Amino acid sequence: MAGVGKYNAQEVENHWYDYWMNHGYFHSEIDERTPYTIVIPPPNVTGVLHMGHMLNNTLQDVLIRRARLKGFNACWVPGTDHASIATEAKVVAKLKSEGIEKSDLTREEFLEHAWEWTHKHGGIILEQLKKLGASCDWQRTKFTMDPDLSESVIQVFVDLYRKGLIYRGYRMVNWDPEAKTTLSDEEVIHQERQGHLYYINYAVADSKEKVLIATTRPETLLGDTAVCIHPEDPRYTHLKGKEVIVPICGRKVPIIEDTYVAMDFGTGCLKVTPAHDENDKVLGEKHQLEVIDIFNDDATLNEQGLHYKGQDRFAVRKAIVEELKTLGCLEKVETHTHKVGTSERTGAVIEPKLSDQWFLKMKDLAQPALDAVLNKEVMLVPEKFINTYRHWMEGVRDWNISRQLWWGHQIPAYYYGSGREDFVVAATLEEALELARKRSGNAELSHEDLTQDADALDTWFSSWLWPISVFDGIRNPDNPEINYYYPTNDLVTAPEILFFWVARMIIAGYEYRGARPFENVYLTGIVRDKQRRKMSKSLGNSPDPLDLIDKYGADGVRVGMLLSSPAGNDLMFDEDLCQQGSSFVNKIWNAYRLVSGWTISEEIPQSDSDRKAIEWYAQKFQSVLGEIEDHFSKYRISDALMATYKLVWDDFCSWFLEWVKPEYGKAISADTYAQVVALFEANLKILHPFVPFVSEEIWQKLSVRTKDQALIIAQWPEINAPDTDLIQAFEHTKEVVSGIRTLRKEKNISFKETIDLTVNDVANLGDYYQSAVAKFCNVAQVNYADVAPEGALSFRVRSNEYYVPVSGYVDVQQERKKLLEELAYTEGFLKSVRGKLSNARFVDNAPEAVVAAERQKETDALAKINTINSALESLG
RNA sequence: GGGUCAUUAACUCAGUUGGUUCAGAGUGUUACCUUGACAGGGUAGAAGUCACUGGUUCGAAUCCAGUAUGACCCACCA
Repeated sequence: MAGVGKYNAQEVENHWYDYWMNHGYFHSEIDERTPYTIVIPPPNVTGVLHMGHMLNNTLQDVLIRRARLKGFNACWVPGTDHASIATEAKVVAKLKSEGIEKSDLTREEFLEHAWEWTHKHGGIILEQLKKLGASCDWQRTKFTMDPDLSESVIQVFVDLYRKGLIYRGYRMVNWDPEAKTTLSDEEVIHQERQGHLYYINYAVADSKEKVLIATTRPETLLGDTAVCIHPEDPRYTHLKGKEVIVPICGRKVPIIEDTYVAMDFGTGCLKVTPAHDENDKVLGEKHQLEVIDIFNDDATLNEQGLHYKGQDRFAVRKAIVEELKTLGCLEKVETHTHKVGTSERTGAVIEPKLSDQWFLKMKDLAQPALDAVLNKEVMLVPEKFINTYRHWMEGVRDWNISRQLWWGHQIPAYYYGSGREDFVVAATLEEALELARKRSGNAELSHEDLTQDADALDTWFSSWLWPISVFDGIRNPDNPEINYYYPTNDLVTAPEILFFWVARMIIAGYEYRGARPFENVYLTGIVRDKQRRKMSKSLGNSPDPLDLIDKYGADGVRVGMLLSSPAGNDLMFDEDLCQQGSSFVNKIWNAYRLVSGWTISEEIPQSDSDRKAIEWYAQKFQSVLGEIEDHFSKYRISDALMATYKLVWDDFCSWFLEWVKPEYGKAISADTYAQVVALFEANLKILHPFVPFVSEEIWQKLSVRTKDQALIIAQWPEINAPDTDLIQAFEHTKEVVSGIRTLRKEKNISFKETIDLTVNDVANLGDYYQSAVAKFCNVAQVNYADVAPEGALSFRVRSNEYYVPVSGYVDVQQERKKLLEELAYTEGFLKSVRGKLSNARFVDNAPEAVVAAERQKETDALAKINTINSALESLG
């Protein structure tokens, strides 16, 4: 056997990826075919591939390759996201390590560093995706800060502003003191923390009385501007209208009354700090309280912090508690668990802060996007996410879209005066100037008089346009590409960004295209380790995907990822799965090695046995193909893979190839060979989405192909209804084979010893699969007999009795025992069936088919009892 | 505090509208086989009180109620 050696994944994978790239198979242009489009969830431009990406992109590649084979014009648009806050944080850290502070730089200087960083690290992740086999249309690679995409973002901002949906407001926002920027509500993670509830006495002005207040944040008392009680709280009636003295700063503040206060929590008396708490702010507005901000942007205290000025909030908390103790104001301290908001990006504890920010009104925009999901115009897979989605959309709040960052799209608002409203919003400076002149009535205004808003837009304000902007559908809403590729078909992403991204894309889709951005959203789970911990860099429990690919091959890793990834459920990743994947690849490869080693002869006519094997496998293939289609239609990708896996491993390799395999040293009929190869090729087609490399390799080795005949662009097998009778008949044969194998094993009859087989009913085994029995079990002859031959081993398949007359192996006692056991079981079964059938309520209520099935069982059981009795008799 | 989902073999999961001999798969495991594709192989086997308790039904892993455990999402009680 010449030539074909062990499989070398690395070599094969590099070779075929280059080949696919060089021949442009991944590239899509508009043509007469129906498009099938996926836009990649753009990873952070400077990110590196992690297991989540791996899962995500493997799924997308499976879908896109399958679509390509099914004759769609498959287009998978890759790209990256500028990831405003994440990237800026990395650049700031990098500069810091070089001794440069961001505050020392101008915006332009900083952006230069950021671009340099982006060019250096950007796109690494896309190169990594290529190792995985991702068949993205790389010519279409986009970046959210490409000039055209940036223009689209600005255009949308201006448009929404003019529609009155974007506004500037002085609001309580989530402040990340580490990144020194605001965050949207979605970027705040609430974590349960063990804290304390401090009970502090405030002195009542002009009296000896004290009032006890409970708080988790004693340091904010420096910003207190009132104390609030419930108007109907009998404990505090005498305090109405009085004032109290805030400890340490000695500020005299009013006691106000509001039903907002819960009488049953703490002491029923609340300190009000309008600058540092959302609810207090509401109270402050209602009661016209003074607002005293005590923090700097980095959450150290400002001059309002008195002698604590310049110190960090948490240090101050400790110090203030000590001071209160010294002053005798601290009554007691209780432990208290409560939820603390932290930054999704930096982990810093969020500080509620009042400031001027830009907001997008969401309520009206969200309505069509909510309807679309509820009426399944956009399908969420799995459907359980529909509820989550609805809940969020119904309660959606205005979106804070401004960030105090430099890396990103700068807000196109221009200030021309000192008033709060002295600004205009425009896509270009020229346009802004014109508008500013008009608004101010000052025709003398020049460029120098305009100052652009310093803030950048939230990253998601650009990615929510992604499915549209990658086809330039914002700037040129009528261009052929957007009309052809949009709406896209499937989106594959993580549920974590359902609100951040998916919901907002749907909103943008209806607002800017009047149509859904995609038909289906496949939400993957989180990749976890064996201990169910989320895989993360910080835990160090995440294998490097590229190491895995080195070790198991990309095909092996793809199979490993897909073997256990039901939509929306977490994936318990175990490296053994990749091992299983690579074993599968090896199995496919060895099937090829076998076939390639055969000597082909034109002289040999096709045997009856070969013909039957081919007939059977063709039908079996059809039957499994149908299952695979069904699984894909329900996005059950693991199941589709497992069906393919079993078809190839068990049916194709273990049954079919063993069946047609010529005896050692003999040649195979040329006709048979050609048909075996054709069936092998059909297998390769359905394998290709899962294991693109090994399938292409074998495909190209089975015969010489031109570039138009590559597997990647082959035609998916035609789907026909299988002949189920034929498949059933062979299932019966398999059981007979299995029965004989068991007998051989029990009686220790060597496979080399030829045996005969006697059947009591021709109908089921028939002569059709005699050849299979002969081939698999070394059976020389099959005979038919109505009654059991004397002194034979026996077994039963369904209602048939099979006998193997082998002298010297039959232990009469043991045979009898076995038969009696089987008889007892069958009689017991018959009894239970008859029990059901004699139950009038069952016969009356159960569907006809079910009753008929029971009657059939009864008949079968009776027949079986007869054959067993006959066998017992023959034993004597 | 509100909500969603899960709980089936040692592990990871199927089990479609309740109905084939009171549950299947892959992996793992056990025994045996294996110098002609593959030990990353083959054959055969063992392994489950379908979380628990009730209920509906002729019949429940499947439907209903409750309990327990776990996961996730949302939420401004100091």
